[in-house]
Amino acid sequence: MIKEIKKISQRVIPRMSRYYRILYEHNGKDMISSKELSDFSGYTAAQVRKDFAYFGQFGCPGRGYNIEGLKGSIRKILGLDRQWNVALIGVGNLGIALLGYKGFKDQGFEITAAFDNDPEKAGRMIKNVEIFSASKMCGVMRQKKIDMVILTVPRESAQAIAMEAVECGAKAVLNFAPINLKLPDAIKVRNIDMSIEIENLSFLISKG
Amino acid sequence: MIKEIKKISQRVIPRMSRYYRILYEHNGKDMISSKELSDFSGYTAAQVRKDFAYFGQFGCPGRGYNIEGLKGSIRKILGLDRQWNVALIGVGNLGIALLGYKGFKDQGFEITAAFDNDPEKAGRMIKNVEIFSASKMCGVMRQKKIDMVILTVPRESAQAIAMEAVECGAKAVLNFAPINLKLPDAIKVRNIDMSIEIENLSFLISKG
DNA sequence: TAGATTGTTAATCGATTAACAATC
DNA sequence: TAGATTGTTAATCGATTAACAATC
Repeated sequence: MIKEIKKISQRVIPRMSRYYRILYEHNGKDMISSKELSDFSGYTAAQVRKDFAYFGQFGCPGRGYNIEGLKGSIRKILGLDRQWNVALIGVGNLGIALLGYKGFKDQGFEITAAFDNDPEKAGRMIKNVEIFSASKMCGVMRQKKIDMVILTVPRESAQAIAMEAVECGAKAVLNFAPINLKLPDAIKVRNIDMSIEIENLSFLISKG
Repeated sequence: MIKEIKKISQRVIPRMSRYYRILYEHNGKDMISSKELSDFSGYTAAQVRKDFAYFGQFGCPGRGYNIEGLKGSIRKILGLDRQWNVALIGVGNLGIALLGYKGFKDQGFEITAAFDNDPEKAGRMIKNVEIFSASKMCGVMRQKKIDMVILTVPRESAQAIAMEAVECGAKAVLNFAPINLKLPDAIKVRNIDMSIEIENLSFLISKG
């Protein structure tokens, strides 16, 4: 039922995640229409249908989409039908907060190791995650079969550490450092830059 | 020198923030070319020049852009030439980490109050920020002339609390709750949804 | 001057929206 | 059946890239 992928706009994936969340808020209901998904998501109904159409036919003309079925389909599409082993690198304020972030764990992203170059931190457990010395990175990452890393280190060290993580087997990086990482093409990167977002707000409100 | 704004693509502002950061990494140098900015940012040189052209003429043919001058211009464009008073709502793990986040303070975003509906927290100082009971929100926000709020509350309460913050004078919301907030048109909103970003990575690596 | 690089226009590319036949 | 709503095609809209005259 899930069509093999033609050319997917890079922007549909975040929307799929959004729809998936909305479906979870409708447990118990049977069907949902693109119009309803539009109301909850803020995207147009045409966009909703187009987005789903990239992956297959999930709806029923005249009736809408079966919520349980669609949830399952999106779960498969996004790769949420399995556990992902995640390591967090950089156990500072933000890193610690993310160690306990429910939004990751709930969707199968399990942080099974964390690294910091402060020897004080190595050996401790924080939010139930063991902290290792950065020097142990490769061994631990391979042993724990880490798929992806969350990078919460200072900007200055981000590039070198990201590269090291890749050499230790990471296939994707969720990067919180405000820098454009240069990594091999096969490595997937998403950036979260909180300053950029807040600066967008100051731009918007200061131009009136 | 800063042109009054025709129709700015919504995507140029985050790029302007990015350029601004890069300029800061080149203190001491005199000029920088769109080609160099391209190398550091990952955007094309044509894109760099086009982005700047939305706001005016900042460069010098044959020589590039004066770093100090450009820095100042972007600072004005983004509204970073003043202090912004920010309140944080929802003093959980993530909220506490953001109270101490340097990336905000360094650019003039000063978190001058935080709110939580846990009465245990009210009255405490965390990372040098006073925590108030959520019931005091309007009084404190008006007294401290809060411009924008950072919203780190659970999804279920986000909509109601965001609306309350707007009624208390907030003109912009940096929203970490995984929900599409419905607020008056004049209110600016940016969403940071960390689960969406990590799900994007699992999509990318699971389709190979 | 020759070489470098801007600012801008035109061409291309990609994403969103509108419209509607098909179908439940 | 009549009403609702999908999936898809075509039309529109917007953003990026290429190209180059202007200029330092």
